[in-house]
Amino acid sequence: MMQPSTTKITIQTPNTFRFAPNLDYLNRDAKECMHHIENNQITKLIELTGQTLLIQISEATHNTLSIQCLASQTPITELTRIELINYIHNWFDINRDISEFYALARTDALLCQTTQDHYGLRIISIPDLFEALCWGIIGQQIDLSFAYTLKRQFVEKYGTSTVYNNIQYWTFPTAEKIATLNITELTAIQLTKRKSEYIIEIAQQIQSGALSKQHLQNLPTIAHIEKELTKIRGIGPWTANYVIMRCLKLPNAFPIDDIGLINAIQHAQQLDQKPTKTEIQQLAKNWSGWEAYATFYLWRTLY
DNA sequence: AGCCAGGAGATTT
DNA sequence: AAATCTCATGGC
Repeated sequence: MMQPSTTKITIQTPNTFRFAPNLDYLNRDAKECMHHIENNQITKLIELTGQTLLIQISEATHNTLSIQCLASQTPITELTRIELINYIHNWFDINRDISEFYALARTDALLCQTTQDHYGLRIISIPDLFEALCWGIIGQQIDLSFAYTLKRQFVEKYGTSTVYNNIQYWTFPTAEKIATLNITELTAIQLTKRKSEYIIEIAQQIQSGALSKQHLQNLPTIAHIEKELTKIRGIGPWTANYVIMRCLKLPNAFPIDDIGLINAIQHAQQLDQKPTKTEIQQLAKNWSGWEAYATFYLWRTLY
């Protein structure tokens, strides 16, 4: 019997990167359907250069990640190999020098502890713009648990999957597919009428080329990107900044209205009431340029 | 049962 | 034009 062909790739990580806290982050919710974690290995189905790849990521040595392609029918091309390395670097934000963030966190009352507790954590990105936007919209106004349920229903109805060793792996539904749906098809999986409208409209804009990651990335400042995104129905300041943080990866994105951020600050400072926006802006002065990282690390205090 | 959550759209200032 | 209401919806 033929062995499935595999390709193994090794990636070096900097000293300010650790595999464990990133693994913990990805493992934070059992209902997550976009990857699978078992035995300290992350397995995920991704699309790259037209190929569907099932990749498995583990820590080889202290500063080395090992990436394996499972179950590929044919050996991956050199181009795909390069794209895969890029994908991993981008996904885990490996190339970013976060020493400046750690330096400011050392003297920051809110960040000091969590940056120690989760030392080596990076903002894990959502590379696909459509996925990031959908996840933002799905997550509006509801608790995380229900948001994961909705995402799973959406993915399992409209995504594609591959089964490997009796585990089913999913890719996120494409804009192309969702652009053709009726609202009733999405309200059927418990999305609200409004959210269904937003998601279909966004899928259509992505499919037509009116909205793309490339276009947003070419805009000169975060303010321009935010303005462009909030023109779109369903995207307000919170969603725009969430997407700028998770997909476009600007470290100064700041979803300041985020209830998780508000709760994390309230809890850390033992406040009787939730901090106001002005109070959060005051605290965030010390995070200048690193608001997204500060937010991401503060979210980790909630678990 | 009533509160909560981002955003749109309307209304008021 | 900016601040303030109201609406829709499901989970807890």
